[in-house]
Amino acid sequence: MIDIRLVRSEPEELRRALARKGAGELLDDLIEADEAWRQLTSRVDELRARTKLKGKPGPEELAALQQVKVDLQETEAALTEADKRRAELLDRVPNPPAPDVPDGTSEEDAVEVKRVGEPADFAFEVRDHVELGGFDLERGARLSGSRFAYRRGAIALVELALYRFALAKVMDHGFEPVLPPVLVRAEAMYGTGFLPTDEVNIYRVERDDLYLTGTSEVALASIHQDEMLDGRELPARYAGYSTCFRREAGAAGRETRGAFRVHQFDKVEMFAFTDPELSPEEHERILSIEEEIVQSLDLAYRVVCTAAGDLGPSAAKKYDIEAWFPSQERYREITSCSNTTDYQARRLNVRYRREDRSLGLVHTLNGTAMTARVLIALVETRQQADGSVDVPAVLADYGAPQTFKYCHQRRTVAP
RNA sequence: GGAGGGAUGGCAGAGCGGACGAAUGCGUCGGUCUUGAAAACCGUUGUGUCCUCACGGGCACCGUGGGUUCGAAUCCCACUCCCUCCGCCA
Repeated sequence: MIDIRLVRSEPEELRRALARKGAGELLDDLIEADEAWRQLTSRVDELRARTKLKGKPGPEELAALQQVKVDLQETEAALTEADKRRAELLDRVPNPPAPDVPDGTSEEDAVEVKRVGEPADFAFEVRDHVELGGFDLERGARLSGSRFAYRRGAIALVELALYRFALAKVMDHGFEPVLPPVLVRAEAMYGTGFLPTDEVNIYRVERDDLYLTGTSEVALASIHQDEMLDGRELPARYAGYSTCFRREAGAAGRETRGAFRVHQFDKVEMFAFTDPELSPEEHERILSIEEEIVQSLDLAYRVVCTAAGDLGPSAAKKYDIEAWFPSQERYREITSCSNTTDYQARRLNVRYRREDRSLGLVHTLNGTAMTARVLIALVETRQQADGSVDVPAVLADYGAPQTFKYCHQRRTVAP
């Protein structure tokens, strides 16, 4: 949610920023709805003030009060309507982009910030992760439909090692490990900005009116809902490991091969609550932790800053790390980190007490420490001529084999 | 799944339908005392929203949503969550 006071005090400036996200008209509607709401509010307040009295009323007074009651009912009904319209708009207006975010509306408009490492040069024909083995997609599809994958054997161990490795890394940087619920109430989805805008991409369990989270960001942001944090204890940093569920509604037919885009994957997510002044600094810090992790796995990557119009509703600014995928011969997103400023904090009502006892909204930030996509980049990057894969030594401590090769045994016999 | 009990300020915990935004304790912050601190004592201390340049004022908020009433923390209904017991299951 944006700051309604800013809407009233700086409408032109805010409109320019929101127009970059394509939400200029939405703001105009909000301004109008807010004005109507304010007028009705003061009328209701005035009527209510008249009903206040000390002790019992006399008979004449009572008659007057009964009339006030009728007027109040009418005005309150109008206010309820006005409030509903205003709240709906307030729910939909996105967080304005930060000034240093590039213009544009699509992935192609992102600005490259830096490029690290050289894409591997293979002297043999490159296999993709499906050909290298361990991803059982046919059986995944038979079980659950397309975009579901079993990971089997060595791959399962490497993947788990990646999560455990990333968790250890972020713990070194002060993040508390958290295993969060993945089934949450609508409130948490609204609070984090996934509802109402992103509704089509969310799995819903209708019978119990719960939603499956597409990232542990939802549960981590909500960890301090309605709380007042001690300013001296900020930043509060959490690292969630969870399975993530996404309907991928807009992506029908796209990238159907392999496990690159699936409905269910696992992720280690960093999440921070900070003093508002320090969130840009924390954002850079989270990015640098992501880079540290990617670098320690020897992946070639680049960092891009997402264009304003391509940002989600909550994000004011977002960096993605894109790793080189040898089979696709291009850089693809493997991590993403956003500064959501006070947008989620206002919706979730997460505040902090300053030294001078005053209260303020915190800023929240999130970033990917590890996902299954890293596993794909890793196996493709470290494949050998014979189809085996050389696993980075840093993962050995976390249970990964040093090397592995799949022989495509299907454990079935001819009919 | 069944039977009870509960939800009030940062926390704990009182609260006859009107004087209750709400006792009290702890905590907070300020002060006295002290070389300094602790203890003690005195004082202070909710949040949101609207109007106002400001001083200040109005309104709302006692789990959530409805209802009764001129008037609800208080009475009624529904829901959510927590606790205890019983049953069932991992």
